[in-house]
Amino acid sequence: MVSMQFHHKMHSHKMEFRDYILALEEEKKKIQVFPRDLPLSLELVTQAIETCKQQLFGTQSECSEQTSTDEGLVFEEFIPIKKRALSPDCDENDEEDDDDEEQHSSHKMKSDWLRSVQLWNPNPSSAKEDVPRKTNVVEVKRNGGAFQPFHKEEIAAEKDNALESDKAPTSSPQVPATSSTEPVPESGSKKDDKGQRKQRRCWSQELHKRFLHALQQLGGSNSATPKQIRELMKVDGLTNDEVKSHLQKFRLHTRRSPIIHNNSNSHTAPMFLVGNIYVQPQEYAAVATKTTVSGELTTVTTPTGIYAPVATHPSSTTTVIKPKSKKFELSENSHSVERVVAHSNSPASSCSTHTPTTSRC
DNA sequence: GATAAAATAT
DNA sequence: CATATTTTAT
Repeated sequence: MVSMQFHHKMHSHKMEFRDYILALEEEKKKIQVFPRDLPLSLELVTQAIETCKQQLFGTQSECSEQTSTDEGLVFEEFIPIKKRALSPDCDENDEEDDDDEEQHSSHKMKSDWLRSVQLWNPNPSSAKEDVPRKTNVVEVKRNGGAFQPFHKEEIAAEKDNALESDKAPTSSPQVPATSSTEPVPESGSKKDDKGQRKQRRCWSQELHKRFLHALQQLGGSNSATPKQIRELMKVDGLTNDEVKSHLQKFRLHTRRSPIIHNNSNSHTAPMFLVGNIYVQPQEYAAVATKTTVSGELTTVTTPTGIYAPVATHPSSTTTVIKPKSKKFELSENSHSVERVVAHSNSPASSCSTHTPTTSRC
């Protein structure tokens, strides 16, 4: 359906489309300067352009267009990794599920009790696990608005094109859960829940995608700040802290895995194996000059903006500073009892319905 | 039981 | 805002 509309729209605004394409190409040029930092954007724009062109000129196989840079695959350095095995699961919120064949076994069980709680996850379809429903193509995204026109079109384009091709067809409803609003789940229930630990926010792919997008617009994860990111994401209900936390994780994660886009082919720059990670010569040099001191990890930033964690050499493992063993000092401190508060497993009652906090991500 | 992810605390 | 720590879910 959407595609139809989309199509229709196109015809009626051919001119605008041309302009759009031009604009996109401009964008692409800019983005291409930082392929490493904006892989996703690049991908997005490229796809959009392609789609637009197809729309404009009918199905023309113009693969020619692709001005280079494909290596875009790298994006999402961190989502994809988690393979299905673990099954991230957090779909609800925007109920990703899209992930193609995801679902499977993972769901089922959880869905049961989960379903009831699911205030968010309006999408009934997901509920039924009939896998068959691929329906991946073009899902109507009922986002609560807050979307920019261009954006929408881009995404639409993506879907149409089935961009990802192979691996993650990521289709599906993106709905960033705008409405969701996890805090204070029910109006009905007592609001006095006070203090309740916040319901975990699940960073669905869509959400993360937005996050990345924002990041890109802000010039990388190191320069972006939570607030800015949040604003750019335009996802309502999303808090600064959440973004902050996610950003933190993201940074951590990215520095740890500098993307191994080893095209099998030993590029031009062979990597060194330092400690237990690979680093490029330049980076290594940088490290050397930096003369690390701590006995732990030293991160160096490379010219490209990528971080590489470097473990100080074992050889000179000088101070073996014990990591934080602060956990328990000697029992000297009698007052350290702290919040040992019994876990209150008290529930002798057979019903094991733990986690009163219906959460789950 | 280990670990990743999110929440919360500095 | 950045990091560190703690809690929670897998």
